[in-house]
Amino acid sequence: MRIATFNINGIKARLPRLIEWLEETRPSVACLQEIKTQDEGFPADDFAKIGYEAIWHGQKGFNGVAILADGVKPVETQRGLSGDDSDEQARYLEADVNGVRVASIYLPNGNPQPGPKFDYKLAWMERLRVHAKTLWDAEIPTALIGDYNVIPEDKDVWSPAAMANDALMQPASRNAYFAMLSDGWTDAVNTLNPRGGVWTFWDYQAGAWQRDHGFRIDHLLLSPELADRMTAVGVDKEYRGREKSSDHTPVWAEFAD
DNA sequence: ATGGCGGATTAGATCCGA
Repeated sequence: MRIATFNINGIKARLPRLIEWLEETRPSVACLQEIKTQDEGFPADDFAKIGYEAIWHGQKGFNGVAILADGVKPVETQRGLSGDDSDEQARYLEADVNGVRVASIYLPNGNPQPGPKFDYKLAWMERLRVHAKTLWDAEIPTALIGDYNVIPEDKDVWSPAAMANDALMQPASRNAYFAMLSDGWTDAVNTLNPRGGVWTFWDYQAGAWQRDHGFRIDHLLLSPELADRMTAVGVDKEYRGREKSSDHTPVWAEFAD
């Protein structure tokens, strides 16, 4: 079973690339972020044609998350995070697929910092941590995956100095991320690439892709029940170099049955 | 130190992202 996450940066603009990736790599489950569409605009029929069923949680213009599964409909277990009734941003969707609980996460960017957007990011991370503890207690194989918008350590960015003031690598952002790891969640990519140097995002600007100026912000956090079954992880880096690509790459982990 | 690129939106300038 392969579980993947992909911030696609617009499902309408990216649909041909997304279909291509699904057919070429055939993940069992794909969590998408930044679908940037309202619910009624979600192209479910296009996925059904190639054998994927989906659930989605969108809004107009930006944000939005979805979960696709190969040959089976994801059974929704949670839509949005509790803890702030005024929060209307579509950033969290969770479902059961073939005995595994999967969450598609689009964590707030938080720039500029300091400021209200950074405060929202940190509050959202605390809400995620609280919810993750209830998932932990259920003892179901669980994968919390998506665009966390956190560069965990300096080894996860091409230039720590260039990004020093960015919300993605502030101490408060990192502390909130490592709080979840201290709760027991396993960072799948880091576990199998402990020396770092693995990127999942390259900016469209300033020739970042051509210069390999990237960083790692798309993460797969695994419960022990799932981490014990992990056999491989990967980044589908080649897709970043194709025409009309997202600025993120797909990231995945493979599990024994 | 700045801007750059790209998607989306009552369509042309602006917000948002990272």
